[in-house]
Amino acid sequence: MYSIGDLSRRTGVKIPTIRYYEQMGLLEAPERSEGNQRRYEKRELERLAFIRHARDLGLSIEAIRDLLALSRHPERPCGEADRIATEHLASVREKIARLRKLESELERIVACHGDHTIGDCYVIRALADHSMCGTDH
Amino acid sequence: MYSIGDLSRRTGVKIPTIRYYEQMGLLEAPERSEGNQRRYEKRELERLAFIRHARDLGLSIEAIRDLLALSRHPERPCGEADRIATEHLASVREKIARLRKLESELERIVACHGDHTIGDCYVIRALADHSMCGTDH
DNA sequence: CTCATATCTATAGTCGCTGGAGTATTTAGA
DNA sequence: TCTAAATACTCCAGCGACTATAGATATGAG
Repeated sequence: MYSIGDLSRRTGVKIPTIRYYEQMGLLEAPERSEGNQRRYEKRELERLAFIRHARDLGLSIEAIRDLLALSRHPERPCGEADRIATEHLASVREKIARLRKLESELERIVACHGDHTIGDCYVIRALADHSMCGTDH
Repeated sequence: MYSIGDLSRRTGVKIPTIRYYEQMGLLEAPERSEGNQRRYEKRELERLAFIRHARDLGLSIEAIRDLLALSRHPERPCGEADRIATEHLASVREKIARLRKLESELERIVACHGDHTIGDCYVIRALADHSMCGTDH
């Protein structure tokens, strides 16, 4: 039996976050001690580790809920789980692409090295005038 | 003179967002019509375009407030503006690095192509078992 | 038994918007 | 000039994924 603090230490998920996951339906309401404190089994520790890992990968609470529901039916085909992960991969790739554009624009903006005044600062001018941009964000 | 709707159309910033920026102190409270509607000058249109651009680049409201404050003192040295942009560039680069790790892990996870059951699905197993990861997130 | 530590619930705050309700104003056409 | 449509007003609630606080209660070691 683990207390909520044990779970927190073992998974690196903060205590209020564990309670939040319970509220969101990712973790089932666990048994309670005489004095109403949460008491978890190993199964729930593993489940929380799963959630943690999926969150680290950036999956939404919603997506994780779906994956957890799927994992309760090991006999079904896994196309759906594959779809969730594949879609997420696509969105990660999109984010990377967008951030790369920002990176290159910021690089150009930052090329001015601060040894003059605001009046002719490239950072300020570039932000004021969108037409100075190379890309099409 | 522009109405709030004109500003919105010309900058692509939604009307409630413009009011929000005013509340957050990025835009000054503009003049009002007889009937209490906001009426903007060209200056404010330009200022909103600046804000929009900076937000597109991912700068926080806080950072933008600082840049706007700086731009009101064109005689000062611009080291501070440079610092804000440079710091932001660093954080964009960090995000890209993190996302690339996720990308490669998701690629490995997704390699299973959905033609079997949940019980032996690599997506589900990989999420449950962190030790299957190559990287150290 | 005492006391420090841990946990409980409920609620509010974070960021950057976004949307709705209900009311008032502006503007274009008949 | 009148009316109807479009626009704008304020205020407040909600999003996602937590995080933090307050004030009360429970647990475990000495």
